[in-house]
Amino acid sequence: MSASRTARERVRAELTEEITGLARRQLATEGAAGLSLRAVAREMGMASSAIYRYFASRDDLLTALIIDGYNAVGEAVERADAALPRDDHRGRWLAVCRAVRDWAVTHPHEYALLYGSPVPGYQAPEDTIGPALRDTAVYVRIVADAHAAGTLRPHEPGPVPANLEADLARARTTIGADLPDEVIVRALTVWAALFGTVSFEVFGQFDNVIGERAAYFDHTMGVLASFAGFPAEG
Amino acid sequence: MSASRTARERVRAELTEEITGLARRQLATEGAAGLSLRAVAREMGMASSAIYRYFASRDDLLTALIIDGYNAVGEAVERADAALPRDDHRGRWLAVCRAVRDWAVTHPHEYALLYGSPVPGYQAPEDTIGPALRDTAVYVRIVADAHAAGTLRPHEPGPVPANLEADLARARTTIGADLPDEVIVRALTVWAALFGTVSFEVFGQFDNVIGERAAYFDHTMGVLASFAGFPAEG
DNA sequence: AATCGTCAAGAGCAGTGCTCTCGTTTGATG
DNA sequence: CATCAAACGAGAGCACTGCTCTTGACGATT
Repeated sequence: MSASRTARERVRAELTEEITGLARRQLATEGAAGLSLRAVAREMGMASSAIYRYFASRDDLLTALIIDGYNAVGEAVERADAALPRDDHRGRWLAVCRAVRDWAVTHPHEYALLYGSPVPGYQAPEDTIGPALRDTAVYVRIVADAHAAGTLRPHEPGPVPANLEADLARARTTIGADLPDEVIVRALTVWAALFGTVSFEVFGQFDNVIGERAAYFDHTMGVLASFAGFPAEG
Repeated sequence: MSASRTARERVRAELTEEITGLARRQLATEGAAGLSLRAVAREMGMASSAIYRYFASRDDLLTALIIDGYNAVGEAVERADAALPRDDHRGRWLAVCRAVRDWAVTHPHEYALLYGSPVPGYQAPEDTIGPALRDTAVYVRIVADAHAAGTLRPHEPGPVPANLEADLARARTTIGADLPDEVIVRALTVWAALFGTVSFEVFGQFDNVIGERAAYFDHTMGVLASFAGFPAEG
């Protein structure tokens, strides 16, 4: 019975995948605003109304693409992290940064969908917050490993404002590592700097400013890694 | 004749301004994708086709809004910078950062239009690059002032990759200040970090992560200012 | 006063997301 | 095996979009 039931559900899964595939192709070429349900249906030889059997709305289709995107960047980050010895914390961090940039440069529209302006009128459902944290888990693991190994260069313990303590305490519990305030703050700062740099490149702010994009990125990430506390010359 | 001619051009200028005003209001509430020429025309009591006498296309209207936005953030930054004594470099820098964030938080959709995902199919014309550099000039001036005054804490002169020299040389000529490589690189890094932090807040990446947004921002900018070389305790 | 350029309005085209209905197919149940 | 409900695809249609083209009126210039 599961076989026969699977027969229907299998073609459904296949069609669903074909829709997201075509949608992703269209997203890559036209951008999020150019994603048209009718165009996808046309390419599939279906009536436009039939698409709604698989995705209740255009936003639902966008959500699927967003989840796929988060998983793609998360997987790229995980792979880059796993390729290096566990105690090479600085190397892992730099590799992870490069993985984010590489993915963003090769998938600019998908990157924009994830980290650019939120699509107006679109409210990210809860299904996305899981995959959205996949890459984050890698970052915190690297910092936590370095801190546990004692290789993280200490920062001047500049006092953190008292009203940030609640946020930092919650962060400590969610990441499950007892990192000092300054380490968390610096990690957050470098995290934002990483995506700020990538966004500037992908969104065109570096046009006519920086030509050697890869070299600049690597160099900046090195400077930021030292700032985060990863000692140079790993 | 110039009076009568002006009569015509004056009402034209007034109508143009009314269009951009309504468009900006619509942009603020609905976002860039929700900006509808027909809706603007409806609110003005005009036929939709009449709008095209004033803006050749929707993209043209968007361009006008983008230029206005760059000028708005540029003006906010200039005002924040001018409010402090010229030799308080760190204070000026922090004030400028706060001005950017304040403007972004109060005008999230306009910020998204400027610094978020580029509108698909929209190619920014050359008219925008002038206003787009208005805030940048302020950042550069602050760093240059601090460097000239000798108050910029020196960084370890970590060697900059050779293939970045061309970019740095061009940057030196465009800003018209002979700053060392490391200073330029750190300034660029902090620049990207500033907008990365603001984008993370405006675009929702800090949701469920940071509650005390203003306190976190100020603290991070302080850390980054020290990183850039502005000595603490100004 | 006649003219000629500027302007607003209307109709219309091609496209969009989405809904509803109407047959058909499919798969589990009596 | 026959039946019946759920799932499905197609089509028409609604309200909306950006944009074009034509028509007619108004106003400044010769």
